[in-house]
Amino acid sequence: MIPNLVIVESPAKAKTIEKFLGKDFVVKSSFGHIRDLSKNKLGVDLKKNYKPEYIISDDKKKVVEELKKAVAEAETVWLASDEDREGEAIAWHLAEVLKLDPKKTKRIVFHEITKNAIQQAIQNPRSIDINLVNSQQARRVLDRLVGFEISPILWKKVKPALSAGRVQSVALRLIVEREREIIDFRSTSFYKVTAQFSGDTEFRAELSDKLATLQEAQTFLEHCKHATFKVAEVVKKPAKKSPPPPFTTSTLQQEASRKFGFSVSQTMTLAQKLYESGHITYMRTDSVNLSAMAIAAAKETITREFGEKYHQPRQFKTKIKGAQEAHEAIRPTYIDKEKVPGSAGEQKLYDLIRKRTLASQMSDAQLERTTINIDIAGSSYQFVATGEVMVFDGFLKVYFESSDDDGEEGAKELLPVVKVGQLLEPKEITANERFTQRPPRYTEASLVKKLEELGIGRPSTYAPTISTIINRGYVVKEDRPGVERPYQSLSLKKGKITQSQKVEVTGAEKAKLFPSDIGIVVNDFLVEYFPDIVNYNFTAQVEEKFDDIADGKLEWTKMIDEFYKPFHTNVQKTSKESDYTKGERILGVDPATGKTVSVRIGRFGPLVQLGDNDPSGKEKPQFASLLKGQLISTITLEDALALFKLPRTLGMYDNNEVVVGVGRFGPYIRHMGKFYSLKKDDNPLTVSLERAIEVIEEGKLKETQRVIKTFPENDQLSILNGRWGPYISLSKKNYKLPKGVNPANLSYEDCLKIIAEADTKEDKGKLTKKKGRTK
DNA sequence: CAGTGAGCGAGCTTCCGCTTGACTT
Repeated sequence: MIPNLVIVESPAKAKTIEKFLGKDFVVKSSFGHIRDLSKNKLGVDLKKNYKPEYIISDDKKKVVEELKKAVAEAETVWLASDEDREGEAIAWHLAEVLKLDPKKTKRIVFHEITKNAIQQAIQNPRSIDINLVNSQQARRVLDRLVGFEISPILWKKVKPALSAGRVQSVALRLIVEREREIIDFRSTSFYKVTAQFSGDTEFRAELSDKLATLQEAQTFLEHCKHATFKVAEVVKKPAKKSPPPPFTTSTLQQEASRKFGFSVSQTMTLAQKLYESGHITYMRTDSVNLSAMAIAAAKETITREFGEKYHQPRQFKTKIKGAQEAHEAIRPTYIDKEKVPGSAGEQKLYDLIRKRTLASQMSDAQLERTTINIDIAGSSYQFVATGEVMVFDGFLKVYFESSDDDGEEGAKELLPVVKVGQLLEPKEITANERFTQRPPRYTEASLVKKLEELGIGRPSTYAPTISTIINRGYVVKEDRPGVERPYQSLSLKKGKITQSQKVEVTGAEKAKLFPSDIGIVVNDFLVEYFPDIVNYNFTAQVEEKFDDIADGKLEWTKMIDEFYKPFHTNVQKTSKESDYTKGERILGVDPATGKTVSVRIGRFGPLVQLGDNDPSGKEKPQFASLLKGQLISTITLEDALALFKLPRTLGMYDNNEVVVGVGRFGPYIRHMGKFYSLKKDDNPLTVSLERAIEVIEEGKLKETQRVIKTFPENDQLSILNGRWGPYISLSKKNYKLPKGVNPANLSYEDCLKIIAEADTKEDKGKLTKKKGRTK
C-alpha cells in the first residue's frame, strides 16, 4: 500500500519532489497530457454540442497503465499538475481516465519547486476547477475546428498537405507582410556630417542635423573652411541602467540567438538537458518570478563575490498579456554553482542563465553622460559630441543584454575636459552619404518575440511553430549575400575639400526568415477569406472569452457555438468558390515569339509559363521552374524569359558536353551521364565552364570517398560515408554503425551481425507500433 | 531521382499544447 501518490507532469520534476516529501509519498509523472482529440478525425461531435472525443494515444498507453497500477495501491492521490488551464485539464483527464474517487483525490498546485512551497501546497488541497478545465476544452476545440476546417480548403485550392491554424498562420502573416514592407521600401539618402576635434585628446562630434543633398553638404563644408568653432555648452547628467528581469522561454531564446547564434530549437534542446540534469528550473515558462529561496541565494552569492553594494533585491512583474505563470523564471537551481558539467553548448547556456539571474538581483549601473555643443560661426547648425563614463558598473559587472539592431553606434567615447567659450580646431570634417534603412527581416528569435507580444502561442510551442511553417514550405531560413552600393563621400582637411565615391556592402542576411511563393499565396488566401482568424488580435479576443469561461461567466459550448456557426458558413462558402489560387501573374509578352509570359504555382512549385494553354492541345506551352530567391510577386519579365535558356551547354570537358539545367532537386551540371548539384551560391544562368568543372571534380572526389569498404563476398554490401558519417548499406537498405567502431576494421561477418541485430530490433519496433494502432 | 506541369480518382494530408525519447542516410 502507498499512503500517498503524487502525479506531476514531468519526470524530472517528479524526481526532485520525491526528495522533498519523504517515504510516505510516491511521485509519478503523466508526461504531459495523457489523452487528446483523435489525430485523424475531427474529434469533435458537431451534433452533440461539440462533445470532444478523447483518445489515449499509443505512446501514452504505457504511462496510463502504470498510473492505474499505482492508483490501485494508493490511499490518497494528489494531482499536482501546473496551475494554468492546461495543467487543470491534465488533472481532470487523469481523474477521468484513472477513475479517481473524489473522496481520496486531492488537487494541489505550486509555482516553485521548493520544499516549503510543496509542503504548503499539501496543506491546502482543493478540488478540480471544472470551469478552468472547460476553458481548456474550448481552447482545444476551437484550435481543432480552425485547423481541420481551413487546412482542407488549402489542399483543394492551393496544394495538398498544407496547413493553417490560429498560431502558425499569424506567424506566416508576420513574415509575409514584413517581406512586402521590404519590397515596397524605397531608400532615400542623406548626408551625415562628423568632425574630428582635438582637445587634450581627440574626439568625434556629429552635426545636429542631417543634410539632404550633396549640394548642401558641399556648401556646408565650404562654409567650414573659414569658420571658427567654439564650445557653447557642456552638460553633465547622471544616468542609470537597470538590469533586465531573469529569463523566460522567449527571452532566453532571443539572447541565446543574439549572443551565440543558437536556433530556437537548439536552445530548447540544451535547456532541456540542463533541466533534466537538475541544473536549472523548468525551461518552458512565461514568468519572471523568482522564489524567495532563489532571491536569498542570489543575495548570498552576490555579496560574497562582489560585495554588498552590488546587491539590490528585485521582484519582477510579467507584462506579457496572456501569461499564465505556472512556473518560476528560468534560473540555476544552485546559483553558487559557477560551472556545470556537460557539452560546450550546455555550459554556455548555463553561464548565460546564471549571469542573467544574478544580474537581476544586482544594483543599477551608474553613468555620467556628457554632451558638448559646439557653435559654428555663421551657421545655425551645431556639432554635438556625446560621451559616457561609467561611475559604478553594478549589474554590468556580470551581464550585458544584447539588442536586435546591429546599429553602427559603437561604444560611446570618453570626452576630454573642455571649457565653455573655448575655441576648437577640427582636424577633419567628413560628410558621408547614408541611406534610410529598410525594416529588418525576422530571425527565429525575433519572430518569437513578436508572437509573444501579440499573446500568440505558448512557451512550449514557439520552437514547434517555427518548424511547422518551415516544414510546410511557407518559409525558408537562410543566408543571403549583400549587394554593393556606391556612396558619395566628402572630406575637408587642411582647408581642402575632396570628393570621392566609395562602396559599401548592404543588405547581407544571416539565418533570416524569408517567405516562399507558397507561403505568400497561402497567406494572401487566408487574409482574403479568413481575415478574422489571421487578425493579429484574434487570439487576444478569444483569450478574453476563455477567461470568462474560467470565471464561470460563460458556457464553453456556447462560446464555441457563437464562433463556429459563422465560421463554418464561411468555410463552406469559400470551399465552393471555384477560383483556383495559384497566385498567377501575367508578366507580359515575349518580344521574340509574341507569346504571353505568366508565373504561378504549379504542381512542383513556382513556374514560369510561355504561351497560353491551348484547349485543342496542338500547341503546348513551355514551362520552367523559378530559381531559389525568385518570387512570383517580384520576378521581372526579363528574368522570367532567361529561365527558358536552360538547359544550356557550357562547353566541352574531357571531350564531353557540360550541360547546366534545373531539375527536380534544383540546379545541376550534367556530364557524361552523371548529375552534379550546383552549390547554393551558383547561378545556373551565369555559371562558367570553369566553375562547372570544379563542381564536377568535387563531385567525383566525393564519390570516391563515399565508399569506405566493399566486400568480395557480397557486392550488394558496402560501408559508405553519408551525411551523418559512415553507415552500412545492403541492397539499398541502410544501417547505423555502433558507437566507437572504426568502419575500416569491420569484417564481412561484423557487418552481417550489425544488420541482423538491427533487423530484429526493427521487427520488435514494428510489432509494438502495430499493436497500438487502433485504426 | 534530374528539361515534370493533363486529368481522373483513391486515399492521404491538417490544429495547439502538455511532455519525453527514438532516430535520422
